Amino acid sequence: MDTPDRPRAGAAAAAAARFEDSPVFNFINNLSPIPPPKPLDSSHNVGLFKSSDLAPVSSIFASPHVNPAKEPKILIRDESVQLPHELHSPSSVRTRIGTSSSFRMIRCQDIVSENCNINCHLNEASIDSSDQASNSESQLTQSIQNGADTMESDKDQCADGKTDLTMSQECTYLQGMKLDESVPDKMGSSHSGIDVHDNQLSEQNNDDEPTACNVDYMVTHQPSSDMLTLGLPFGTETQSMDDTQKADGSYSCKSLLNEESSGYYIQNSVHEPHLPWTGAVEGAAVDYTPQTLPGALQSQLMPCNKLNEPREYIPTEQNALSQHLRGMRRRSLFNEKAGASNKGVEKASDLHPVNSTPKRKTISGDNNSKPLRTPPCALPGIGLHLNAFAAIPKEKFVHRDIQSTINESSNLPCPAGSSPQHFEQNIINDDLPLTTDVVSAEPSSQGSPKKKRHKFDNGDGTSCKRCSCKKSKCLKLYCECFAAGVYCSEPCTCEGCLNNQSNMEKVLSTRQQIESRNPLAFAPKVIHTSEPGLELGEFSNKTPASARHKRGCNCKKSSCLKKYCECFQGGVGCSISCRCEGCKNAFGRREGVAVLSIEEPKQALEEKNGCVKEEKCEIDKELVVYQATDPAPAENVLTTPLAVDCRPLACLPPPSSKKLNTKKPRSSTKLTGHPSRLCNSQAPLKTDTLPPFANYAEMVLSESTSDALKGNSSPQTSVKVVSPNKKRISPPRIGTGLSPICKSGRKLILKSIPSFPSLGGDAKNEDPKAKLPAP
DNA sequence: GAGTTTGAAACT
DNA sequence: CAGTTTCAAACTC
Repeated sequence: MDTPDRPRAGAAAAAAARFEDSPVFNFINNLSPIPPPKPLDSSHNVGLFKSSDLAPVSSIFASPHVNPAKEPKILIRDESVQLPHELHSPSSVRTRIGTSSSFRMIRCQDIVSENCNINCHLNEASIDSSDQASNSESQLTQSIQNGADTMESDKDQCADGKTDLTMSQECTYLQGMKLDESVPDKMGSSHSGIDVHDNQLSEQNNDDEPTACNVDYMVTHQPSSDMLTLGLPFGTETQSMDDTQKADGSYSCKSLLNEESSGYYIQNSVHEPHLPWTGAVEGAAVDYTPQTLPGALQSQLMPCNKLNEPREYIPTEQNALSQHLRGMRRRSLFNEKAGASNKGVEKASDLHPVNSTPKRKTISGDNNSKPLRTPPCALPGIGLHLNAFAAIPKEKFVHRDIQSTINESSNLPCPAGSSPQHFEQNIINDDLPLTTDVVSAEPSSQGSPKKKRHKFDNGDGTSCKRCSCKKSKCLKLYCECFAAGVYCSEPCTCEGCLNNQSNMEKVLSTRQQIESRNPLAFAPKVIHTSEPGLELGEFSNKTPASARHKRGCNCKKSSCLKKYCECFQGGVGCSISCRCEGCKNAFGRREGVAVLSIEEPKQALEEKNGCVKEEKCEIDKELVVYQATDPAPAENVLTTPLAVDCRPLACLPPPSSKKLNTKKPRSSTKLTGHPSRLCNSQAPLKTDTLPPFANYAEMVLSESTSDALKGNSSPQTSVKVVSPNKKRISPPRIGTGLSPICKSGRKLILKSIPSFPSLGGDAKNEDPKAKLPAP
């Protein structure tokens, strides 16, 4: 427990024997039980996260760092488990999945307490689920073996899927252990084998310190190993099981990773576009809780549907489970972002009292508790409902809360509007995590509606208030309520309001009208990075961080440093899609703009204080030069990898958003042409804005993980940009600066959000229906 | 709390 | 599609 992690030796007999015999094993054993040193060198991660802010993160990843390089070794594995040197790394937990000889190395990061918990849970779970586990294992093993057979031929393709499976299995298992014991059956069933192994391993490797699992390892190792070992996707029930597990596992992993190295996990998924699941899973991860959102929310969430889709594959029970897990994960995610709000999580995380990065805390603690409701919103006061909603996976909402609510009161014709009251009520009652802020306020609000209005208080005091429309009658996007798909309520100070149930038809029709005009009108303006799932999606590759922006801001005077700026408000960096001038968005500037506007020293100062800037591209450097005022520049770049948002730009303008492009011209005068735009570097990290950090960190991690994964396939890993995924990154411009930042930027992208296309598509296609079904 | 600023939304 | 107007939030005093 206390001691740092050590690799557990345990193993399937043969593999174990080999392993023990192996010099590596000896080496590992020789290694002190000492808690794994935080890897300084840690390849990817470390490089990325040097910034002080990141420090914690780096610490988290430290152990992993070493591992990544080694990961490839792990890959080797399946049947014969090869233990990477890395194993010696403090905590490595081996789990064998399925009877098949495949072993997995799971390294949980070091938090001792957590590890301890994990172990205990594992044991318990194994016990409880042993029966089921045996069955599940057999299935799994079969599937795995089958997969292995087939997969080996198609390693590349399958790799993703495999990794996911393995990851998911393990992760789920772990999560189940940590998060829910309540679900032991399922968990155990799927993972029971693992548990046993763990136990065995632990026994065998007494030397090993209490198992601390380095998530990083898990991610890195698993991918490779998994790829080899795990079977493929789909097809049989077993597959479904696997899938579900994958999904779950992925989530769980994320949660784990999120805290520490979520990035890795994500990346894996990303790397493996093959698996739709990954994306879905992550997206699910985003979900705070299974609780449902009102129709309006759904409408907004619609974009996320794709993410959810994967779940459908999963059996209902499993889905429920997965959802449950997801909820937990998400919580963790949010916690990270939410930071302060996350306290609840931390509590849960008692296991890791301190440092161990809160992330884990979230993982362990999340369990059913809704604690994490804190919205992903990085910025307080952001009117994120929409965003938050978007983050939430529809399925959860729909399936559980919404559907139930619908059944009860079939008022929810429309997403936003259908039955606004329902909508609100649902939110409140349901305790949606996302809406969390909103919701949190709301519960009380039920008592006093006005409070509801303050939905979005992030605690910072900045809160989104209800509308005070006078001329729009609350039937235009000007109206926050309407835009959010909510009926106006008491708190509102609007005049001539038509956004109420009595005018439902009108509301709906108006909504449709607006949507017809702009399918993304009701889509979240900014997708929170918190949504991992989206990132995972295939789109992730394509969607740069900028994709998060529905349209992108057009700020001119606010320099994207005020809430006037959608991007800033949403806690995201400006992207190519933005047409802002003099962008100084702390969350990530739009480089090109920066050059143009060299502006105010004050802002620069602000940036200095709050933001870490990094500029990937040379262009950026140039910009920096221009902005002599900004202190941040190059230094920051070097020092703080996190900050970076590279928005490659790729940017993918939202598919549907014609307008986006249209507006550019206006601002374009300045920068158009400037290549720099492509690269959005700088993700300044405001100390205040922790959420972003979490996001960024995660992002970074994810990338690093991806790299690691890549590395797995090919041993070296460390930092390279080139990953298959990288295609997304590809933007040549960045090229010069492949600096870690760029990587991080990708990461951001990944995490950040589902590509708009999905949103747009969903929104267009589904939203209308979902939202406005009733009409 | 009133007034100003701001940028998105809506309109032409 | 581009430009202008309208609008309500954000901000300042």
